[in-house]
Amino acid sequence: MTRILITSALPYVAGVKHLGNLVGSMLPADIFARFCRARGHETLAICATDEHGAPVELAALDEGIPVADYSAKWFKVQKELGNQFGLSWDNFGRSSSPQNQELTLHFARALWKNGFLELRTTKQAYSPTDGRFLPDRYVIGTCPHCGYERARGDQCENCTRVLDPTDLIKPRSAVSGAQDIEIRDATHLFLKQSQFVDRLRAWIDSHKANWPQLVTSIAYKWLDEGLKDRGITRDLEWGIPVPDDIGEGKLKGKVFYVWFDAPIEYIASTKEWADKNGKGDAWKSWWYGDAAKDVTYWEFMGKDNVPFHTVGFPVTIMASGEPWKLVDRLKGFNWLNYDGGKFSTSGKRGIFMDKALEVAPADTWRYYLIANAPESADSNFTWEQFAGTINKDLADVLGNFVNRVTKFCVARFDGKVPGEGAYGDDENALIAELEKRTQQYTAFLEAAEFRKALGELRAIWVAGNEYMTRAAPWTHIKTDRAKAAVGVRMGLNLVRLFAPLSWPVMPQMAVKIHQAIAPVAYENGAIAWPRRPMAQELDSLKADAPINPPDVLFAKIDEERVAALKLQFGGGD
RNA sequence: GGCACCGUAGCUCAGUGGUAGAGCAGGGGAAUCAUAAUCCCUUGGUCGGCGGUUCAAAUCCGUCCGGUGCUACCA
Repeated sequence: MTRILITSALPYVAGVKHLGNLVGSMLPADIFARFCRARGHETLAICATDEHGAPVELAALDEGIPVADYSAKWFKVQKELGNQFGLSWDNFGRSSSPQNQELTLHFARALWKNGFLELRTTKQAYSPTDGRFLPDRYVIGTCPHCGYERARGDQCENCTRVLDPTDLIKPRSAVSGAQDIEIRDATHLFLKQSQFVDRLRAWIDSHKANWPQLVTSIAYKWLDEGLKDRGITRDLEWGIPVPDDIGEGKLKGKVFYVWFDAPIEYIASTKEWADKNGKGDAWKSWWYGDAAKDVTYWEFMGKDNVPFHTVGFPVTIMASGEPWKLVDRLKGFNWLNYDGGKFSTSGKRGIFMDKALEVAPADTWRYYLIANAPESADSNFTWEQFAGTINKDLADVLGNFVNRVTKFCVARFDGKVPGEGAYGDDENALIAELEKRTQQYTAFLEAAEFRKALGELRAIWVAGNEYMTRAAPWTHIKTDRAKAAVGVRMGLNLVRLFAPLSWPVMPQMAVKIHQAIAPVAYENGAIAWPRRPMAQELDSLKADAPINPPDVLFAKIDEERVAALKLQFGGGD
């Protein structure tokens, strides 16, 4: 049996994620996971909230609640929203879990023992008023180059020049505005990434053919520029504390850098899954040694995450000297833009997961987003495009097909699958076409080529409408009842076929569609992928079985509604 | 500043050396089972500009213009 391990980039815990976050990692990971389950593969889909780092700590400070409570609150929100979007994780964990604490320390100790960590002292901005070290970008001041007064310590947003906090005129804390910025010595652990350049390059070379160009291009860029050693500790409260046995006891009060512990949470979340379900060491068989040899590991992420998954995390694993699994297939995505500009969490620009569900059901978002996924380049969301896609593809092509077939069956064949007549040339031509298209669709999904896959899925629905036009049972019913029966029977079989093919993308709608024709028989929680020859798939309904025409499956979004949505969500500026 | 990616029909995008493609939108027709849905036909592009390599360039090279991202202490 093939085993498929799937992780999607961990959403940062602060706040509700926008649709750009969703389409770049969690949604494609889920569609791929559902597809794998439907085909009968043993599949494990893992995600979690990424909870550490300065932004969470500061956001909690801002709200005046303990950071642990803040994180717990948003973890719950994100998990709930994920469920509402039909994200079928086997486990949605937390990078602050005890399991991750334990594994992060395990890796850190292995790296320390193997001599790949070293202590270095760096100069860092410190604010006595805030009582904390400030990351470069949390120091703001006047840009020495252009005079912009709100330049950040890492870069001036106005003139785009790269800066150092010490370059700023009148530096102050972005947290409190305090001007007592000092430069203090800070001792941190550095991971000797530079020693892994050759191994990383060889490893990436070996995956070149399988990874999107976007991914290898980003990975090579980091290697070509000369990989620098990276600090993996921070002066923060919230995080995984560095123990005394690492760093000669010189790192008291420091925590591991969020990007050190976050990818390890992929493994830890798998352990959380095993612990919750009483599966003991089963988690290890997905990740470690010979037991995991038959596992194909897929990662899904936006392009901003690629360096950490092609360089940072692999170095951690290589440096551990232990046989942990490295990623096999890495699917990276570009950005989804909102009406020509960026989605922005801080700027509250765009559409967020909670608001999206007030506009349209999860399945319609899933379809639209993945059909227009930013695979080869950034892609652009507009309300017109969204409404057009929902109205045409889902309401007219798919939804209306289900309605026209089932209602005609009720009107003329008593709502039962008609058994008269035999398939002829039209039916055989359709069977041949769908055999080919289903194979294509399957191949695109196997390769995680989502835009192409969805184009094929749509073409399959269209083929159904084309067939109905040729079969025209509404004409034949007047003169040749058996001939009309053949058209209706094939139409009903088509509806039944559309259910499993649509299920990975639109799980709720697929169930409704399936139930219109027959009760759903789940296999491991999935609607099984078609496995028989198409001639059998399309002749599988028993004569006289009753059907249940559904109500309107997909509501249309009219022009007035589009105008209202544009007003409500802004954009187009 | 450096580097990377992108610029193809009104819109969203395929297409990486061999006579420009899809979906939507627009136009014409057919059908009337259905959420006025569907089906057929069709208009439309000097493939960002310029220069080069080649028998042949959207595709390779150079350069310029425009957009986006990264630039390692945001994640």
